[in-house]
Amino acid sequence: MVTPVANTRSGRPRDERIDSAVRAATVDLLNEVGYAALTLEAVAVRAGTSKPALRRRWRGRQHLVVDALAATVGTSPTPDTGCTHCDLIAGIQTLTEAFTTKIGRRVLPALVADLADDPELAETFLNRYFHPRRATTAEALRRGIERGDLSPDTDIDLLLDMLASTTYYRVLFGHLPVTEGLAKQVVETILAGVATPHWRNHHH
Amino acid sequence: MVTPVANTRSGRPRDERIDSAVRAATVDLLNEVGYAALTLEAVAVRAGTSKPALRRRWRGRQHLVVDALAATVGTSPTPDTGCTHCDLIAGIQTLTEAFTTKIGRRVLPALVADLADDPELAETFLNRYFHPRRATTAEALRRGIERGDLSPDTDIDLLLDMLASTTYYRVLFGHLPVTEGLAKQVVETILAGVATPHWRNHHH
Amino acid sequence: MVTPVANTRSGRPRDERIDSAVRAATVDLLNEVGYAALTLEAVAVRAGTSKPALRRRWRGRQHLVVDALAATVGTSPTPDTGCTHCDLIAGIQTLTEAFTTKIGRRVLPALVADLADDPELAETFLNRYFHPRRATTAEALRRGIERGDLSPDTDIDLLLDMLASTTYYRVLFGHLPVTEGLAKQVVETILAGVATPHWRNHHH
Amino acid sequence: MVTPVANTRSGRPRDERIDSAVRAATVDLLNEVGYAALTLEAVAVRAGTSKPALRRRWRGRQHLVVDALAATVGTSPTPDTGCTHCDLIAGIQTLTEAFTTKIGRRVLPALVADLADDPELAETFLNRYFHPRRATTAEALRRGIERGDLSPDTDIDLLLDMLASTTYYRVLFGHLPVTEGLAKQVVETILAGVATPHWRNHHH
DNA sequence: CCATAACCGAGACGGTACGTCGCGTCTTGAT
DNA sequence: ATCAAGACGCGACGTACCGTCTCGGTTATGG
Repeated sequence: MVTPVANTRSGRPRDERIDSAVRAATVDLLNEVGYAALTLEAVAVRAGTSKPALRRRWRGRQHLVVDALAATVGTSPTPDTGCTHCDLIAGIQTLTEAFTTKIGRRVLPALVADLADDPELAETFLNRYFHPRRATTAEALRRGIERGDLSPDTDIDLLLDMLASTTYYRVLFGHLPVTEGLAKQVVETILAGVATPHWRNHHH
Repeated sequence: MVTPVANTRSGRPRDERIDSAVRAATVDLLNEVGYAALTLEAVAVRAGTSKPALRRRWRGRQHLVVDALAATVGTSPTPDTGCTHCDLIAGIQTLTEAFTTKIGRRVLPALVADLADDPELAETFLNRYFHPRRATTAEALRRGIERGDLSPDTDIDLLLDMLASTTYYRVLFGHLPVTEGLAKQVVETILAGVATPHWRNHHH
Repeated sequence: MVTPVANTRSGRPRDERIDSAVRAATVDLLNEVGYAALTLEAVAVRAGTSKPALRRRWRGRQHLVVDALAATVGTSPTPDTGCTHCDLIAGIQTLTEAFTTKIGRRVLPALVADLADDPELAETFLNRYFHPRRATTAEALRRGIERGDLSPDTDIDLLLDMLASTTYYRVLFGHLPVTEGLAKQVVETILAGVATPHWRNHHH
Repeated sequence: MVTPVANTRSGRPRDERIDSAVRAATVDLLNEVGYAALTLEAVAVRAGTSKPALRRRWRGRQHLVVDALAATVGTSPTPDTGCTHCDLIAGIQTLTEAFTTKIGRRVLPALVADLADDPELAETFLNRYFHPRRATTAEALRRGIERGDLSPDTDIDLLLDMLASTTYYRVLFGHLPVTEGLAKQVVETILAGVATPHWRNHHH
């Protein structure tokens, strides 16, 4: 759980309708005003409750947002079709789609930036979002190796990073758009490489 | 210039010693307390001036930080040694080094996250930081193409993103460290690709 | 109470040590810098608290000063010795003495001037300062009437004003000093009048 | 003159239309927003000029107000009809009338309060407003003495203060209205006194 | 008669203080 | 005994205003 205070046992039980109302209010407000302008006060008012009720459940704005998004947005696993590059493209494609929503484009970067200041939040975030998605793509890579499509000494972690990072990079800096074909381009470049036979002969 | 108001003509000229004192104070405080805890008030006090003096020069915290960093940190261009992959590795290496400082690791992610909320800030940032560095690496790629090391139909923009993004990705999520050899790994993966000859024959 | 918001019922109770610390700081600063230069910010710093804490308790500088002075300075009642003019002189004398302090001479005039801009403040001031003092002098006048010293159709309100106003007038305009004998002169003039028997015969 | 800088001799002469425009703007704004909310900036804008133009002519807000009022409001002298108490009543009456205007009721008290902080301003004010009016009433008192209406050992200064101060007192504290008959009441009280023959025999 | 020098009007600046927003905490009453 | 909620203490923000400095333009005087 994310609740800072352990719900020990006795006494008045927590009103769970508040939990869901707050999560809904948080997502609503994120869509309306963004992350930087999200105030706990506004969330409490929108959810029809009070600030301390929020604070008892979440340590702060970041934790609330992580929890609210996790309960709302889902993760799409990388498929297993027998075609290595198709699976990878499909897996990265879902990342691209996640960045078409306002929350993806504007909230996620800010949230991620906050991870650096709070290791506990970072751990929560990684376990809830990052690693699940990453694990399914890692499976696809391992299948590719077994299938003989990918080199057996492939550094899977490195590849996972290279596959996903470009999309994120473009969203963050905004210097180039995240096009529909980007996933395909990235996957094929990583698989095929860009060097000419001339270079390959000279250096490998 | 970053000054929000153009210094048209008449009136009292701006005291430029304040500009430099504030920039220095900003960098100092970024190193001490980080970006999230950076206060305009504290910067003003540290610089021996006042809040309105800052506000006249910079639109907000973000703009001040961009300007202060630009005036302090420099950009290391990608070298030109005649060896394509050596140059690329060296170019990416400087990015890795930039993330070894506290400012690189903790300030830059937060700053970049703020770009999404302010297009004007994003433009300033890109023109001051991003594009200059990127341009020198783009040159290295073009030389590689001319030299016959890289495929002539290489998508340069895509490659530039793929080269730099992995480092940034690891810094942001912190799931894996940014090692010294990362630049080399990334460059060689992109050049050589990870697919086996078996895959290449089947699909290309 | 002077507190703008009624302390209805629930919620965190107010820290009363802040109240007294602020009042003490206010009186100190009034003695040091006067009324015009009295800053809420400086009061907060001196009292070791913050501006919003002050603002929750008092609507503004004026209200704070009224409250701080009322809690510090006391009112000396007009005595009852059986001698009408002696009592009146003694009563007015305390007013003279109040104007020997720096707060009396420099703070009160400015404070009183502010009453015109804020009816609520004026009411508070009158109830706390003005009327209590005035009531005791009114008693002395009524005793003088009963005793047969003063004309039974005396306009008490008018006399109260005439007794006190001269001292105030001299303090305000500073054209003449407030001497020790002033109270006696005023009282005796009002009692005896300045007209000659010649005038009295002609007009009354 | 009120001009802080002596208009020595050569150079560009001062634009006197600005003087009168500023004075008019000052009076206008005093009527609109009062004294406390009067800002030099607003005056400058209203007068179609700039702040330094004002500052060159007047040392501050107070001096500007004193000058603007002096150039606008006039002083009505105490008449000389041969009737002592009639003249005195008429003289005080003009004071009453002065306090029926908004400027009289709201601006004058605040302005007078500022006199305590600036001796030079106080002198200017006394010479322009206070003493001229006072002198004409003093003449009336001297005529009353010569005429045999007033006691020859009358303290003229004391009487002048007692005559005028009550009106001012009521305006300042607002505890009682300044009625039309107030002047008459004050004058007759001072002339006749309020003591009974019983008291007079016992103590004088 | 013109050049010079002084002064004027105006804009922008540096800084103090204000009033406000939001966070995180504490205390009371109700469940 | 624990929860929900209101109020509080405080850090920081963004703004208004003051008093000052500098600039370009205008005007009287001296050569």
